[in-house]
Amino acid sequence: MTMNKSFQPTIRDIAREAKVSIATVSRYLNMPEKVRKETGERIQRIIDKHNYRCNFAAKALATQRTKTIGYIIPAVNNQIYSECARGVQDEAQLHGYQVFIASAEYNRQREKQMVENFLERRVDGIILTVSDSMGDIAQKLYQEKIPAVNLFNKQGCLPCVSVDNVKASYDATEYLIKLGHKSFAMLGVPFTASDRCRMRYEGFLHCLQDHDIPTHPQSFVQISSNTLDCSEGVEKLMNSSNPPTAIFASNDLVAINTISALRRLGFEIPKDVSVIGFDDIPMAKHVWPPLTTVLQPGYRMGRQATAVLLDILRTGKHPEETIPSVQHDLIIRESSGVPPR
Amino acid sequence: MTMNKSFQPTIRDIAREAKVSIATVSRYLNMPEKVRKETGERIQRIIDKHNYRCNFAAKALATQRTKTIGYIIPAVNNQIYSECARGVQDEAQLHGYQVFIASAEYNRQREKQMVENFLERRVDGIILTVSDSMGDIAQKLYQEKIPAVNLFNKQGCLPCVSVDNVKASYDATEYLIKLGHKSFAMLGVPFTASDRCRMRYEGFLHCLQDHDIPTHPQSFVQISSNTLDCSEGVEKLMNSSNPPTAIFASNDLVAINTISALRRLGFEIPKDVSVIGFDDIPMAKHVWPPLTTVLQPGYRMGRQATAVLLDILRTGKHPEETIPSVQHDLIIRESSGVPPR
DNA sequence: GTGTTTATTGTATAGCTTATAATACAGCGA
DNA sequence: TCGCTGTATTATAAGCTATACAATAAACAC
Repeated sequence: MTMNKSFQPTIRDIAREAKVSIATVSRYLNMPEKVRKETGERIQRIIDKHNYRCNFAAKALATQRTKTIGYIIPAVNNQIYSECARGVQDEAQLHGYQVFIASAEYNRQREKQMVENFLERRVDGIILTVSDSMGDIAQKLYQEKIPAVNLFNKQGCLPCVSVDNVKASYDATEYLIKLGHKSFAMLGVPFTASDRCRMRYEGFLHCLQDHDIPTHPQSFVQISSNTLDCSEGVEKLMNSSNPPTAIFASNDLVAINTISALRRLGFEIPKDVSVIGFDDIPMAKHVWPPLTTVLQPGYRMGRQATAVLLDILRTGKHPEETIPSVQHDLIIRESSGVPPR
Repeated sequence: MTMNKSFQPTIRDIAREAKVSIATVSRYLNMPEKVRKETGERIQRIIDKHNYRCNFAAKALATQRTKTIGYIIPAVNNQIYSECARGVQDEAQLHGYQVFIASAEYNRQREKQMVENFLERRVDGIILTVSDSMGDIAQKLYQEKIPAVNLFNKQGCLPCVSVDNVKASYDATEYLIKLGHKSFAMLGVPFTASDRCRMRYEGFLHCLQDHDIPTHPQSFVQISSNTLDCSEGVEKLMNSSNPPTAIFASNDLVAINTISALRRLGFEIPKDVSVIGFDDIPMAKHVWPPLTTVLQPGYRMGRQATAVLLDILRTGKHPEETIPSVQHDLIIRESSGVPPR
C-alpha cells in the first residue's frame, strides 16, 4: 500500500472559501476578539469543514518561536528523571509547549550534540540536567542568548532548581553516624559524569570530618555510569582491611545495585551493612529491604524548572534573585540500622 | 538581566560573504558533491566563522518534512515504556530524527489531544502505544495519511511491533497450573484503558478453560490505572470464599503493588500466594521477592518500531506482510512457587 | 455637513530554505 | 569559428503564516 501525503488545506484556502483575506483568518486564529463575531463563526465553520490545522513550521518561521523546549537528562531509565520529565511535560503542555527529551547517558559529548541539535531546531528554551558544573554548555547557551535553566545541579550562572545536594548528603551521613557507624564508604559514578555525585560526596566528607571520623581516598568507590555495576567495587570494599558498616550510594539505583552485590557476597542488610540512597524513586519502597534514602520531589521539581523557564520566555528577564533550593527529606526505611558489633 | 535574542546569521548572510548565491550554499549543505571543492571550502569557512545553523522551521516549510516523530506512551514512569523510549530515541537519532514523547496517562481523551498536537506540528510519523484497539485514532491517522506504527498492541490496520500478548499470558498461566495451583485471579487496569491488559486476560482465561479450571467473573479485579493501587482489590480477593493461591498481574508494576498489598495483609510470597507479572522491567529482579514475569525486550522493541516507521517514511510503502511478533520469555524467579496445601 | 474616532478588513511583505528552470562558461570536435 | 556537451552557478518561485500598515465603513460629535 502506498502512502501519498494527504492534501492539507492552508490558511489561504480557508480565506478564499470564507470570502475574507488571509489576514482575517490569521487574526481570528490568534486574536479572535479582533474580528467580528459572525465573521469568526463563518471562518470557524470552514475550518471545521476542512479540518484545517495551522502549519507549525510556517508559524514558527513567521513568529520566530517554536513553542518547543528541549530537555536533557542523564538517563531515561532512572525513575527520578522520568518523574521529572512528567512534571516538565505537564507544565509545558499547560502553556502550549511541546518538549524534546534527549537522554545523554552521562556522556558529555552527547550532551553537547543534543544541545547543538536543539539550537538547530530553534527551541525556545532548554532545561538541563548535565554532568559538568564548569558550564561549558552554559557558556554557549549564554552567548547564544538561549534561555536555559538547570535542574538538579547548577552550572555556570544559569538559574537552578535543585535540593542542596551537599546539605542533604551531610544530613544523611549524620543520621548514619548517630546510629553508631564508624566506618564508611560511598559508591558513585565519576564526578566528571555527574556533578551531583561530587557534591554529595562533598557533604559526606564534610560530615565525617566534622565528627572526627577518619577518611581515606578509598572511601569513594567509582562505578561505571553506563552499567551502574557495583559487584567489583563492593567486593574490593568488603575485602579491604577496614570494611565499611555503612555505605552511602550516590543515588537509589546505585543503592539497589549495591544491595544486590552485598547479598551475593553473603552480607545481610542492614544487619551487616547499612545502605542509604538518594532520590527516593517510587521503587525505593518496594525493593528489599526498603530503602533508606533522601527524597527529592522529582515531579514538582520538573514543574518548577519549567515554570521558571517559561517565565523567562514570557518576561525576557532572568530571575533577579537565586531560586530558593528545594526541600529535601530523609526517608528512613529498613536498609539502614545500627552497626554490627 | 534582560535577554534579547541573539542575531542568527541566515543562509543569505553566508552567501553574501562567500560571494555565491544562496542556492549554492544550500546545495553545499545538502549535496556537497555537487559544488566545486574550493567553493565548498570557502563556504564552510564562513559558516564556521559565523556559527551558522540552518533554520529548521524554514527547512521544514520548504521540504514539507519535519524530521520529527511523535511517540505516545501510556505512562513515562513505567520503566517498560522508558526502556522503549530509549530504543526509539536511539534509532531515531541515528537517522537524524528527533522525537516528541507524550505521556497519555492511560487517558483516551489525552491520547487524542496529543495526536492532534502532533498533527499540528506536522510530525513525519507517529509511534503509538495506546489504550483502545478499536482504532479510533488509527482511523484518523489513516485518513490523514500520516505513517504510524503500533507498539505493544495492535490497533486498526496499523503495522505493529509486539509480543503475542495472548500467547505469552497463556504460557505464564500454564506454568502456574503446572506448579499445582487451582485457584486463580488476575489484577489489571480497565480494558478500556489498556487493550494489552484485555489480551493478557484473554490468554489467562483460555488457559484456565483448557485445563478445566473453573473461572468466574470475580477472577478479574480491576484497579485504577492512575494510582495502580491494589490494596482494596487484593483485600476483597483474599477475603472471598475462594481466595486465589496464584495471582497474575497485568504488568510488573501491578505485581509489585500486589505483593505490597498482600504483605500488609500478612501473606507471605510465594508461600501463601504466588504472584506473576508481565514486562520484566529492570526493577523486577531487585524487588522482594524477585519477580517471576514475562519478558518483553523493551529497548529492542522501541528500536524496531522506529525502524519500521522510518522505513515507511523512506519508501512511502507500508510493509506488505505482517511483522513477525516479538519473542517473549518467561523469567522464573522467586515470587512464584507451589501452592500451600 | 464636516471632521474624528473606532471597528473591521485587506494588502504587502517578511521570515528562511529548497527546488526548478535558466544561464554562464569551459572544453572539444568539426 | 561554430555548435555541442556537461558542469558550476544563479535567479526565482514556492512553501505558509504573521504582522505592520493601509483602507474602508460606520458611528459619533459638533
